[in-house]
Amino acid sequence: MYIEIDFNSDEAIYMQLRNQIIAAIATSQLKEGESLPSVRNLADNIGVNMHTVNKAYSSLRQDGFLKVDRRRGAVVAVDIDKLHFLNKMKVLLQPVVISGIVKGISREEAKGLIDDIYDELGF
Amino acid sequence: MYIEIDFNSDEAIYMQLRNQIIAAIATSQLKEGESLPSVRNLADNIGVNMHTVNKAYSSLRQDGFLKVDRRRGAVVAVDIDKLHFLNKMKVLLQPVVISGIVKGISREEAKGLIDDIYDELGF
DNA sequence: TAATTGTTATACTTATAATATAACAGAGTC
DNA sequence: GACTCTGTTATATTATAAGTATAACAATTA
Repeated sequence: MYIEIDFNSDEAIYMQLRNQIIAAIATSQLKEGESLPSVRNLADNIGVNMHTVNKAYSSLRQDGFLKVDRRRGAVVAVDIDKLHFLNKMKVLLQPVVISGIVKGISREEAKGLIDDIYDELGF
Repeated sequence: MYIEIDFNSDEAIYMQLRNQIIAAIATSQLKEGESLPSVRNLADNIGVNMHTVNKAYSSLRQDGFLKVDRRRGAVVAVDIDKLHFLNKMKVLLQPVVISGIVKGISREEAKGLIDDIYDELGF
C-alpha cells in the first residue's frame, strides 16, 4: 500500500486517504479479503494522528468498502448495492457535469473523460 | 431566479448557491449578459448573510461564470477555456468514477449517468 | 445629494479537521 | 495469566473554514 498525503492540499487528509484506498481497491493493489494496515501503524507511516486514519476507515466501512474482523482488523469487503450507488453517484456527478455544460463541453467530450478514467485504470 | 437553500445540508451554503446559479445558467434561466440580484438583495431573500452570497459570487467570478460590471453589478459572462476546464473536470470526476468502478458500475452505466444529466437539462 | 453596486476590513461565533492522551473489549501470542 | 495488538470510544485542545454582524470604501446611477 503506497499512500501519499499532500499536507498543503485543501482536501482533508482523511478524504485523501479514503480516495487512495478506494483507488487501490479499484486497481487490485488491495484485493477482496485483504487486510489493511492497523490504524496506528498507518498513522505512524504517513505521519498523521491515529484518529485521522480511523475516520477514513470508519467512512469506508460506512459506505461498504471495508468490514471489520476482530481477528484481522480492517478487511477489504466491498458490498455491492449498485442501484443505491448509481443514485449516489449521479448526485455527485451532477454539479461537475453541469459546470461542464455551461463551459461548452459536449456530451461526447464528457463521456470521453469517463473513458479516460476507465482506460487509465485498465477497465 | 429561484434559489432554495437546505440549511441542514452538509454542503456549504455558498456552494449550494454556486451550484444552483451554474445550473440556472445551464438551463438558460440565467442568460449571458443578464444581471444577478445584488449581494444584499439575494442575501435578504434567502435569509443568509451578505458575505455568504459575496463568497459565492467571488468564486463564480474566479472560475469564469460571472463578471462584474460597475454599472450593472454581477453579470453572467461565461468565459470558455475548454482545455483548462476539461482537466479540472477530470480531477473532479475521478474519485467518484473510481468509487463506481469498485462498486461494479460498468463504463456504459457510468456514461449512462452522463446521458441522464444531459437529457434532464435538455442538451 | 442620496442610493445602489461589489468589495474590503474587522470581529465574533460556530462547525469541522486534526492532534494528543487515555481507556475499553475482543482476539492472538508467549 | 500476562502481554500485545485490533478497532472503537471518550475527552480535551488547537487550527482552519464557514457564517454572521457592522462598518466603510470607490464607482455608478437616479
